[in-house]
Formats: sequence, C-alpha cells, structure tokens
Amino acid sequence: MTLAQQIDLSRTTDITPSGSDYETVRQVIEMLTLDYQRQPSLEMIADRLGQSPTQLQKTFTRWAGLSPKAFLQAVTLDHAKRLLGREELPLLETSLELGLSGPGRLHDLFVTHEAMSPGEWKARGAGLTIRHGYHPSPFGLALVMITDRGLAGLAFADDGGEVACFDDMAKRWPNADYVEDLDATAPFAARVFHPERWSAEEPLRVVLIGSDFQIRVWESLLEIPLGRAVTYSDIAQKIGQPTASRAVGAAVGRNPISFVVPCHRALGKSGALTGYHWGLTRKRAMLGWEAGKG
DNA sequence: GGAATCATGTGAT
DNA sequence: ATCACATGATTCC
Repeated sequence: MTLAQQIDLSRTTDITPSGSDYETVRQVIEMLTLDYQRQPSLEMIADRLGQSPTQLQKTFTRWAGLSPKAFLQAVTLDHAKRLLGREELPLLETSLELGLSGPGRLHDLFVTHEAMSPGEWKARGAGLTIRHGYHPSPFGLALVMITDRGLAGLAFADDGGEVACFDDMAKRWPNADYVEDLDATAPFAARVFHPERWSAEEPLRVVLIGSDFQIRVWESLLEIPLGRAVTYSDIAQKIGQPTASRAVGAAVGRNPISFVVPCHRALGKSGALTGYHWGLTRKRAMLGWEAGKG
C-alpha cells in the first residue's frame, strides 16, 4: 500500500469550528512578518486579502478570542520577552505567578506521560501499531498518531503537504505498523485543542517515544505553564547539562507531539522565535492564540 | 550594532 | 568519523 493510499483525505471530520479560519490568520501573520518595518495596517491587510476590515476583525476574534490589535502585539519580540519573565516588575511578577498557578499546573496535572524504554526506542517502533488520521485544527490540518498507550504524535500539514507530513512522522519510527483509523484518532483530535477540557479525572494520555536525552527535554517542556516561555539554555540548565543548549534545540525540534508538548514556548535567549519544525508562522500563531486563552 | 567565529552535545549516516 | 542543527558567547569590524 502506498503512502498516498494510507492517507485518505476525503474522510477528515470537522471538529473545531475555527479550523477554517487558520488560512486567514496564516496569511496575516506572513504579511506582518514579511515587512514588519512598514507595519501594514489592518485596513491594508484586509484589502490585500480581498476582505473588509470588519470581516477580518470578526475572523480574528472568533479564532483567537482576541482583538486583532492585541493579537498583533502578542506576536512581537517585545511580547516574547515578556513571556520569558525577564522584564516583569517585582510586584507584577508575584501577581503573575499567582494568576498563572492554575493554568500553569495544567500540563503537569492533566497530562500523564510515560516514556518508552531505551530498548523500545532502539527498536525504532518495531512491534508497535500506530493508528493515525488527519483532522482540522486551529493551526491547519493536524495529523494525530496514537498507540494503545496514548497520544504518540501530533503534526501539522500545510495545504498539499499531507503526504510529506505523514512521511516526516512515520520515518521517526520506521519499524512501526501504520493503520489509518479516523474513528480512533477523532476523540484525541477533539480534546487536544481544548486544554480547558483536560482534567485530573480524565487526563490526556501521551507517550513519549524518543532517546533518553530527548525525553528529559520533552518532559521539561511539559512543565512550562500556559502564557510563559523558556529559553533553550534554561532547559539545558534544568536537565543538568548547562552547556548543551544547542543539543536541547535539536531535541526540542524533534518533539513528536507538538502543541501538547509545548515546544512553541521555547525561545532564543533574545526572545526571538528561532525556529519551528512546522514553520515559524505556526509558532507565532500558537503563541498569539494562547495569548487569548490565559 | 551586526557579521563572523567558536565551543558545544546529540543523533543520523 | 563526520555532519547538521530550532544555541549562545565572544570577537571582530
């Protein structure tokens, strides 16, 4: 069976109502990034997209829970630095910590994770059955991969990139058996993008398949609260290898469960969004989207 | 200030 | 062995 046959695109189920808005958001972010010096106004952007400013405003609010202006601010370097928690006044810092302690513990408490043993990692997925399916998401078409131990992979495809996206994921565990099973993946797709629905009673189950080093990095990503960010060197410190920030970057980049393991909250020391496996635009979109949730 | 350069750990080939 | 990196600090203009 060929790869294209394994991925049946016609059977994707619409789960997130805001899924179709991402294309608009993506184009806006790209315009802003392309000539950030000229600071194109909302009117100009709407014009270039062939939409009215009010239409665009509506789309944004629906997608981000955030006005366009607030969203645009959330995408700037300035805001990224704030996420790192370096520029807070002491007073604000305290209230910020308090305010975040709820959602901040979210990942800790509501995502249970287990790691594959080193032996299983070396087997490169041998003996493992991975069920997968594409579903719409707030960040474009999402590829969900699960094992009987929980969510193993979450990836994103740009238009027409569905096969490439699947291939990217599948070659991480080349010896696994892959079965398309949208009925099995749909419940995960429905929950993943609604973190407020994760609960201690019914936590989101994820399984980390990677090397020992990668798993240590990914586990520390899980501890970053919503609305905060850390640097690659912060993570290196945390796992006790302070000179390994670059290796950390590589490991973060190989995170197979993007969004749930919040690798988009890892930034360069300057606050710059240095890279993202599924495209920098998507990283900006996620940070902006999350700014509307906290 | 910004470009060039270096030290650096991990994982794939 | 060698190479490519989602880094970061230092050293030059």
